[in-house]
Amino acid sequence: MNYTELLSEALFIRRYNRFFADVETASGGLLTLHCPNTGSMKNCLVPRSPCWYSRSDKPSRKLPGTLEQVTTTFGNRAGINTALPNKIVREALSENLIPALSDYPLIRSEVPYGDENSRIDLLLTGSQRDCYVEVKSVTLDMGSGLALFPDAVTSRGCKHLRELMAMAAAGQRAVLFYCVQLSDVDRVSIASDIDPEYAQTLTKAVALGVEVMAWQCLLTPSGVSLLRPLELIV
DNA sequence: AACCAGCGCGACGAGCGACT
DNA sequence: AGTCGCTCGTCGCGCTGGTT
Repeated sequence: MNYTELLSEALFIRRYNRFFADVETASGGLLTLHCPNTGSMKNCLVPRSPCWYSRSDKPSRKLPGTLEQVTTTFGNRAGINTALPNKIVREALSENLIPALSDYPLIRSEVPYGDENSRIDLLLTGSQRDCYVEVKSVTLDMGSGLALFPDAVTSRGCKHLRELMAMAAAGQRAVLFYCVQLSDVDRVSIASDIDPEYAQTLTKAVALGVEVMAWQCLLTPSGVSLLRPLELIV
C-alpha cells in the first residue's frame, strides 16, 4: 500500500483527544493533524519523538494531514492508521503473498454477516469453504521484540471473536489476522492483563477452530506492506 | 440499462453528561 | 454507582436520483 506522496517527518507533540494530534514541523511550526486511531495508542505517544504524516488537500477535510507513523517508547516505528491494515492485507491477498489464504479467487471487503450487526473485514470466496477474515491492527510495542494486542479493553474485539466462532461452528473458515505495524518485532501475544475477557474469548475461539495468524508490516515513508509471518504466543 | 455523483449511515472508541 | 447514549473526523459502503 503506497501513500499518494512521501510522508513528511515531524516531531510528535501531543494527542489532545482521540481525533487530534499536534506535531512540530521541520520549519518549527505547530500543525494539528487528524489522528486515524481512536484506541489508547499505548506506548505510541512519546513527546518530541519523530513522527510521520501524510498531507491532504481534499476540500471536504478540515485538517491538513493525517498522522501515519510514530516512534514508540522503545524507539521503534509504529504505523497507527487503523484503516490501513485492511487495505494492506487485501493487497497481499490479491498478490497471493499469504500462503495459508491463497486459494480464494474472490475478495470482498466489509461484508455484513453474523447475528450482531457486524461486518467482516474480508470475505474470501470461490473455494470449497468461504473464509471470514477479521483484521486487527497491532501497535502495542512492549520492547525486546514483543508486541501485544489489545492495547485497551475491546468489547468489539470480543464481539468479532464471537462472530468468528459462529462462522467456524457453521463449517466456514474463520481467521483472525493480526497486522503488526511495528518495526523490530518478532513475536505477538495477547495482553491478558489489559483485557482478560478478550484473552479468554480468544482461547475459546482457537479451541473451536478459529485460525489465528500474525504478520509484520514493513513501514517506510512511501508505504506499508506485509513483510513476514510472526511467532504467535496464544 | 448503465453509469455517475451525492448523500446518509455505520464503524471506530474514549470521555463525558444525563439518566436510572 | 452503574448504565446508556451521544460526540468527535474520516472513510467506505450502499442507496437514490439524475443523466446519457
